[in-house]
Amino acid sequence: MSKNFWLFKTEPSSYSIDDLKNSPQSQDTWDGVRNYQARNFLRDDIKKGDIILIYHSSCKTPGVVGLAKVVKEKGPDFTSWDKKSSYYDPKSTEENPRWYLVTIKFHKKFKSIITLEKLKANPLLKDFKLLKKGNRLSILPVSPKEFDIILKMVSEKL
DNA sequence: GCCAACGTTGGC
DNA sequence: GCCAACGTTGGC
Repeated sequence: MSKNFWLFKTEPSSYSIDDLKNSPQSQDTWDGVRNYQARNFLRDDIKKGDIILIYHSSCKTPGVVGLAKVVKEKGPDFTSWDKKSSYYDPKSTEENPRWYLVTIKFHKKFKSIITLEKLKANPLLKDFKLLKKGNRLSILPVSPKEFDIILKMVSEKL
């Protein structure tokens, strides 16, 4: 069973890579995903040990900001049961959860952001799902090749 | 704040 | 099962 790579989007104004880093033991649950395709990845495909690219969206400089690792596989997203949460979903129950989450651990923050602009400018990433027009998935698979290319862009900037 | 592109909902 | 209306995402 080989390791897989993923990209997780987050809005840094609500939850940034620093928030992850500053969590107890630098790890946290990735809750609040309310999209079925992303849910299916969380439920079925994302495994312990998989590597996550953390992406900041809806901010001044969108881009990949660092790495994290999956430390715990799927569990029910308990925020869906919390009436006070903005992620509350009355159709999700403890007996039959509709939404899932995984737990990830901070690994590293890049010295500089691999900006969306840079990603777009790299011809090797032409087929990267993140760059496809209208892409709105908050969790998406990254091929080993794409992962290598992006990491190389990091080292070039150090 | 705008708006295109998408996902979801609900009436039929 | 179709599809219009609506809500959300996310770059700009």
